[in-house]
Amino acid sequence: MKLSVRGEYALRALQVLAQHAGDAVVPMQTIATEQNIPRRFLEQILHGLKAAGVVESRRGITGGYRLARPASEIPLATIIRHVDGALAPLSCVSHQFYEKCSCPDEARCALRSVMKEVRDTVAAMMERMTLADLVERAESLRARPMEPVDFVI
Amino acid sequence: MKLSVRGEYALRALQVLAQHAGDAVVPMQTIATEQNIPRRFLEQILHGLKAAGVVESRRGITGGYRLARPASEIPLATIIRHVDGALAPLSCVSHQFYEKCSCPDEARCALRSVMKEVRDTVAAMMERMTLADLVERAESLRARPMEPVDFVI
DNA sequence: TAAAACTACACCAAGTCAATAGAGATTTGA
DNA sequence: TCAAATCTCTATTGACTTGGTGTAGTTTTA
Repeated sequence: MKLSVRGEYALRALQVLAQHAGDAVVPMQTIATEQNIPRRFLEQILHGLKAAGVVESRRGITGGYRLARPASEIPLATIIRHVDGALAPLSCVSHQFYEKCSCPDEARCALRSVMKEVRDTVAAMMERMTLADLVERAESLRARPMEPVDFVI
Repeated sequence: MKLSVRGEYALRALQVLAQHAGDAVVPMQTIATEQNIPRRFLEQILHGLKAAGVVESRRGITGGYRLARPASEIPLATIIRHVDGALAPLSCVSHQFYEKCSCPDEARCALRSVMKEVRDTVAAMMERMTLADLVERAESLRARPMEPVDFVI
């Protein structure tokens, strides 16, 4: 049920791009440093996201990456699907990555029925949440004072 | 975000045991045949579930497996955690399999905050749903007539 | 024209996954 | 007692995935 490191890096990198929404482009090195992601690995990931149409790039010394659309129009679901594939716990309940499973009658498979609910719930959450929400949340977390528990010795 | 085949087999196998709740034990071969699971692979899985205290076994020619507790007291979460590990998309939001992640300040990590909500939602669903519910659902699906869409040529 | 950035593709080590193998230990019925 | 059917335990295997490097470019601008 886990996100891969690749998926996590992708989300973190895109959060950075969303935060620098004003700038023309953000150089890859900036993202790598800010999020502590191996530069060459990040390269691969961003390259993939460009092929997927999520980001745009500019080459040369003033080059870098930026979001291809406003952050508010890029749901986390889109990113995860491009990098890690299905959101569903079983591929037989996935919409975008459906694969027939081994049970004789999908329509009457209890496990499938349960996992479909899980998929629908997770997918709804991930579709609703966009990169803009991620930035907004980062800001409100930054503003918020330390949790009381953190003051305990 | 996927369940492994191992996890799927475990859930299917335990559903069978829950369905045969009256019987003393169910031989492994019966489960393997009923759910089309490779016998030797199932062996490993059930062995693990026994070590985890989920099932009990009996050896010899009249041997087999049965649930160690009533089906209504075995949530799907327990099984998945034993077989596949964390339910959380990031290990830094896992309760049972927590691992520190690379970000500098967990308390203010936006991604972590979002993924924590996903984890809590999924965990709640999986905790609430037990093997007894799975059996019940299987019965209601068996009773239900074909979906209208299935009649379309 | 050199530096800094992106592009493209190949490669690799380590680990995981799904499954199989083999040699037992138990239990019961004949 | 013995044979058959079952669980027990540990190893191993082959394919694939994951996370990450390497090398050799191309593009752009100071």
